[in-house]
Amino acid sequence: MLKTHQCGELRLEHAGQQVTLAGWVHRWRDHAGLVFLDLRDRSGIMQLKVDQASAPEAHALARDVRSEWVIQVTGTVVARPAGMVNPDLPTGEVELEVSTLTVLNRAKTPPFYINKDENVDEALRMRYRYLDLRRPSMQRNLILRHNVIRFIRNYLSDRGFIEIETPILFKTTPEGARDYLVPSRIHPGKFFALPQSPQQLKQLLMVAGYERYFQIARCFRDEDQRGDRQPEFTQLDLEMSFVEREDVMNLIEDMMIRIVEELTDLELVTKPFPRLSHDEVLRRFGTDKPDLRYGMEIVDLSDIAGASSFRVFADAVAAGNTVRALAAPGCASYSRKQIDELGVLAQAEGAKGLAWMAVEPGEEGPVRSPIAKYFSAEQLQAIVERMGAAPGDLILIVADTAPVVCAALDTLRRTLASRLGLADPKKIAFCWIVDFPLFEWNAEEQRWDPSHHLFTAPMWEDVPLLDTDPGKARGQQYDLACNGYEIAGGSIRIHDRAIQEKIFGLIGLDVEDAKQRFGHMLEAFEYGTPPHGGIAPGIDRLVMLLAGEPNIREVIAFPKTQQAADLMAGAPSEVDPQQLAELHIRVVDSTGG
RNA sequence: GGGGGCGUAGUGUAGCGGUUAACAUGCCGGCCUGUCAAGCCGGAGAUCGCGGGUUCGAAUCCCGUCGCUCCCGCCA
Repeated sequence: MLKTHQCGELRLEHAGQQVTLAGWVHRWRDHAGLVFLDLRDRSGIMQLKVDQASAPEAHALARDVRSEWVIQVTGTVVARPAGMVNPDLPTGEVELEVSTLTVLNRAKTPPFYINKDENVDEALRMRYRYLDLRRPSMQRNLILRHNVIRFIRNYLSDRGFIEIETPILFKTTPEGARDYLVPSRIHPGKFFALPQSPQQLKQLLMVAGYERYFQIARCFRDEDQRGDRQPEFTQLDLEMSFVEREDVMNLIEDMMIRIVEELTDLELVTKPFPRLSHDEVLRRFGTDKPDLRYGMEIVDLSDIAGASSFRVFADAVAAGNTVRALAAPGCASYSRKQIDELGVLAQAEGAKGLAWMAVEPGEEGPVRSPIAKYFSAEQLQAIVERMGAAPGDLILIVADTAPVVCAALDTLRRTLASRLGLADPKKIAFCWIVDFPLFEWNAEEQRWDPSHHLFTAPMWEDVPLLDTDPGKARGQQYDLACNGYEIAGGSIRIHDRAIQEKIFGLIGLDVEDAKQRFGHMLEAFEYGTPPHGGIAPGIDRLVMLLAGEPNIREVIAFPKTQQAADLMAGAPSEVDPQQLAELHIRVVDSTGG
C-alpha cells in the first residue's frame, strides 16, 4: 500500500506516530517558508505542514503542487499548537509534519471546483462526471447508497431471503412501459428486451419453490425522463410465498424504519406508517403519493358551495361534480398577481378557474373575496370553520370533476408548501396506500385496464364483483409513498387459474393472446403455484430522499441526461455498418420526407 | 409530442438597446513561517451557445436551432 492511514481517521491519539498518506491536494496555502496543504482522500481531509527549515526537499516540491495533484507524504502526526485547532475538521486537532513528499501524478486545472459546493452547469458535470464524483457531497451520497444496499442485503438475508440474479436479456412485454430492445445476431429479425422489472421471473421463482427471493435489480424503461426517473434504475425486487398483504407490508415497513434510524439523521414523522385507502388519500391530498411532512389538507365544500348563489359552484354540484378547497396558512395578504399565478397552475391541471377567500379578522365579515357576495354570512362562517382556517389564511377553491379538482389542489398544495417552506428537509414521512381499484376504465378501447399489473390479485372478498361490477373491485395492492414520491409498489398475486382467466377476459385479452404473451407464465402456474406476493422499492428514489437530494441523478454514479444520453462517453452513438449488418438491422431515416 | 426556465472569461454570477462587457473565484507571476474560503501586489483570460433578422447601433429585442433543466402527456 502507498499509504498507512486514511486522511480522515487521524486524531490526537495518533500524535507522535509516523504515517504515510496519499490522496488529492484539496487546497494549498503557501506562506513561502511554510506551506500548508489540505490532503483529501475518500475518508476526509488532513492538513499537511511542510516546513522549509526541517524538510527543504519536500518544501520545494510542495510550493509547486496545485489543486487535484495526487501526492504521497510521509511525516509525523502532531498536535496543533494552542489556538490553531480547526473545529470544522474532524482531523482539526492534529496536522502532519511532512518529512518527504512524492508527486504521484500532476493534474490539469479542473473545469470546475472540486473543493467547494457550487451549482455547476449540469452538462459540464456530466461531461466530467469522474471529477464531479470526486466532490465530497457526491462521495457522501454514493457511500450512503452503498450502506443502504448493504443494509438491505443483510436484513433480508437474515430473514431467509435468497438473492437470485435474473436475465437482462429477456422478452418484450407490449403492455406497460416502452421496452429497450436488443437485436439478436443469431435470430435474424428477432429481439430481446431489457426488463422493465423482473416481475415475471420473480413469480416463476416462487413457482420454483424458493419462497423468499430478492434482488438488487437493474430495470429499464424507454420513457421520457423526470427528476425522479431515469431510463435505467435500480429496484429492490422482492417476492415471498405463503404470505398475505400484511406480511409484505410489515417486513418492508420495519426495514425502512431501521434504514432511516440507523443510517440517517432524519426525523421519522410517523411510526408505524399510516395506512390510507386510495379513496381517502385522493380525498385528503389529491394524489396517491402525498407529502405528509405538512398538513394543508384538502376539504370538501360541495354541500355549502352547492347551496350558494354562486352559479359556477351551484351548477358544478348540480352536475355531480365537486367543490373542494385548501387553506394556505398566512397567504391572505397575497397580491392579486400572486393569486393569479396560482390560478394559472390550477388551470394547467385542467381547472377552469380558481376561487379564493382571504380570511381576515375584519369587521366587514369573515372573509374578503370577489365571490363573497354570493354567500350568506352563515355560509362563509361555515366554510372558514370547516377549513379550520385562521385569520391570515387564504382559502383556495376549485370546482370541477373529482380528478381535475384533485390534480389542481395537489399542485397548489405542493407549490405552496414549497414556497412557504412547509416541507422540512430534516423530516421523512412514509405512508402506505391500499385498497386501489383493481381496474381503470379505458374509454378509448372500451375495456378495463389493470391499474397495477395483470397478475395483481383482487381482494378475496371482492372476487364476486369481477362478474357484476369490476370497477368496484379492489386489488390486493400496496404502494409506499414518502415525502411526495412513490417509492414502492407491490401486490399479492393471483395463483388461481380461474381468477386469472377472468382478469384476462376483462382486460380484453383472449385465450390465444394470453398464451402468446404469457404462455410460459400460465403454464408454470399449472404446476403447483404457492400463494405469493411481493413488492419493489425504488432504490434510487429512496436514497435520494435519505440523502435529501432533489433528484436521483445525485445518487447515481453515471446517470443519463433528460434526453437519455451519456455526455461523458457520448452514448448513444452511431455504430459501424458492419455491426448493423451482423445484427440484420438497417437504419431508416425517419426524419426524411 | 407539448409548455416553462437557463446558456456572458476555466467556474459561478451581474449587465437586459449605446459600458473599455462588471464582480467574485480559479489560473499565471511576485511577496509572505501559523494558515485552514489564508492575505497583499501585479497580470493574462469573453468572437456574450450557434445561425438568421429588426435597428444608425444587439450580450440586450424578434425568429430559428443546439445543449442542460423543470413540468404535462407517457411511466402495467
